[in-house]
Amino acid sequence: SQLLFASCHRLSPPPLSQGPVAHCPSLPTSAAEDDLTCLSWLHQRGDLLPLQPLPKTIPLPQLTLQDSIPTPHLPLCSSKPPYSFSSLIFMAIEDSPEKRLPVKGIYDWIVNNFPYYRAAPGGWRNSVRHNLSLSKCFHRIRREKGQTVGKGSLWCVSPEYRPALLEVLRKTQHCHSTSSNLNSSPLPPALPSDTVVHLTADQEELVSMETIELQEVNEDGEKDPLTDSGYIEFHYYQYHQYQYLVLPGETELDLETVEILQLDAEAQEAAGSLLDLAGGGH
DNA sequence: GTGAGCTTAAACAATG
DNA sequence: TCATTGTTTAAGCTCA
Repeated sequence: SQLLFASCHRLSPPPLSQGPVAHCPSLPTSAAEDDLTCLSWLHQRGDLLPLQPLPKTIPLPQLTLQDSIPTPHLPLCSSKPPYSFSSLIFMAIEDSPEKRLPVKGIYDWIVNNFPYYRAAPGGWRNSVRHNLSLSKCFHRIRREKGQTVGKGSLWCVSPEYRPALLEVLRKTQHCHSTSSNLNSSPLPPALPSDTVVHLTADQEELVSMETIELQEVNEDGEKDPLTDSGYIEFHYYQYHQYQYLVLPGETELDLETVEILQLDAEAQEAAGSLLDLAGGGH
């Protein structure tokens, strides 16, 4: 099962451009992110897809709120992803620069992005190949004669089936997020409603979602760079990655409100990205 | 109950 | 020869 936690830090403000904080994909900064083929939204959905391959070691998170926050249980082994093999293959291919991958590349992408398959028996690879062969959604491109690296063909998505694959993905995500709100949620557990957080930075700044790769804590117990920030880290842990909701300002916010803001931001990003992907004129 | 879709397993051929 | 890739068949499961 996926074990999650939430925590809240009282910190001092950092330059947001500094440190390991990734840019927010909901605020496109490049043409690539406007591309309808971009599936970067998946990375924002920390409950669905991690941003980076998993580290081999699992550092303990820093918890500075002294009470009410239970010691987290780390997800040493994640549950099976909600996606069908067709969806996994689709995401893998779409996530590649040239929108085509060899079978090995698809394996690698799945293993890197879904830790479940890292430890799963090898039968899933057979299923991947089975899907590639059987599904009309994918077709094979024979490598050019001059290409000697690797064997086998490159696989790509059949354009006519792309909308259907997107729809399946959208439905999967919707079902996943809906069920997540009801049970075995990948989102943070409820925090004490009477907990009040004092924010210290500019109130006028927009609430934003930030994604940050899990930071190692060294032997001296040094904290990650954000620890010295003045921002609230409201984050949860999924697939070895934290999702942060950064809330500058001096307003007092109860954590229930913070949680709602976080959920809303996630929902908007996911919905907006999917509409973009589907060409819905979002 | 039924069919579609999916997963899993297995066998086998082709290929590097 | 061996591992990987690709194809095909079959059985079982879930769900509408």
